[in-house]
Amino acid sequence: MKSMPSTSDKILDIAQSLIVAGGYNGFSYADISNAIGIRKASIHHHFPAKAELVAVLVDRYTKQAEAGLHSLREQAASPADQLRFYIDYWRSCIENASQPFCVCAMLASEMQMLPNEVASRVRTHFRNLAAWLTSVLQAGVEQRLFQLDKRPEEQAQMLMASVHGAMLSARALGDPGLFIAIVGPEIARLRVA
Amino acid sequence: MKSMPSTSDKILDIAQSLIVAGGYNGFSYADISNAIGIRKASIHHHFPAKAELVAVLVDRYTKQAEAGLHSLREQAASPADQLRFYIDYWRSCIENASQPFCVCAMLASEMQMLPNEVASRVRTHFRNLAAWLTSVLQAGVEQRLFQLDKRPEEQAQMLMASVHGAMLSARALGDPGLFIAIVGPEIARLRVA
DNA sequence: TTTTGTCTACCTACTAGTAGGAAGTTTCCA
DNA sequence: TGGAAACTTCCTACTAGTAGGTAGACAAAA
Repeated sequence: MKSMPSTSDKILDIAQSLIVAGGYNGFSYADISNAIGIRKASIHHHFPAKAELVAVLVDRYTKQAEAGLHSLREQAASPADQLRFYIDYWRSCIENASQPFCVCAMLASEMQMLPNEVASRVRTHFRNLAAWLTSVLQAGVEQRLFQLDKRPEEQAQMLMASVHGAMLSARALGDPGLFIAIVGPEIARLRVA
Repeated sequence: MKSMPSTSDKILDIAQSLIVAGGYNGFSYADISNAIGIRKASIHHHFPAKAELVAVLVDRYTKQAEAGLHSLREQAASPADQLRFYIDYWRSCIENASQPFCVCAMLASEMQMLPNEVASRVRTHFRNLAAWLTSVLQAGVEQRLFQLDKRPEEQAQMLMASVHGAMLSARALGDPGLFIAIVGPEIARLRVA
């Protein structure tokens, strides 16, 4: 019953993994062409320009993330579990190397030279993630599960930075376990003693 | 009395600011050529290959950072001040946009497709920085200025991640003030109440 | 006189992107 | 229901421009 992914989805999938590896300037239509066995011109049929391809890709990523985070809020029992599942998602992505970095974090580092249509979408993802973390922390405070030093918005920014910084350190030092070694204590500290 | 910087220093300076803006694949010899008014071939005279240029650049950066951090340890009164000066250095770099990102953090994000000679040097910088932070935290604990939840090495990794993640968020959201808003509370928390 | 730094001129490989056409599929209507 | 028009997807073949890099000439300095 599982339907074959469409060509444009395959293009986006490959492009995404190439961006995660090397950023916006780190991949070309030729790379995608080789990876999925289709001509460059055919990729241009689906996505006329590179900036457009990446803009669509980031839109898709943002929507998937929004959906995932939203369903986490519905399913996970407590705010503490929601946070745990969130970081556990990244822990496994990094440890099995399936997606060892966030696409938007990657693109954010190149912000200064990204086409506008891409840059604005990356900002949107950052705002969405910060908002989600804020709401989880807020709920945790209300349920007396968390005790925060700062306002939930600030604490959410601190947590988001920790997650992205931990991804970077894990990558820089080639040590996947470093991610959870950094983020784990950071969320543990939020809990009421 | 100030001596004019040599051509190769000018090349490295421009290359560094270009890498900070767009990473390893985000600049070319032609960009440097335009920026300092010298032909591409002349740049190849100083740095035969791009990988070599960037390797030298990272070596220089690492040495400058080592020297700066070392003199901070000598000059600053207490470990708390050392930490404060360190993050204040980055705060001003980001706020006046002179160097809104760490070269090695930038390159670390592209780790997977960096030439080996560059990747190994980026790892070295990360190890050096982690070691410096560890020693500062350690000294702070011994002087009863800091009270850490975790071992100094782990706390240092957490702090380094926070710094890099804060740079990324500041850049992604186009808000230079976000850097200190994230890192400030993080170091404040280390102090003994 | 050798070394250093710069130049012009060039190379090959690759970049994003285009033109035009060959199949197959869908739509629409007499 | 048949068939023409329209659309989709892919192709080959191409463009202009840029990538990193090289060869060799020239001038000034050591």
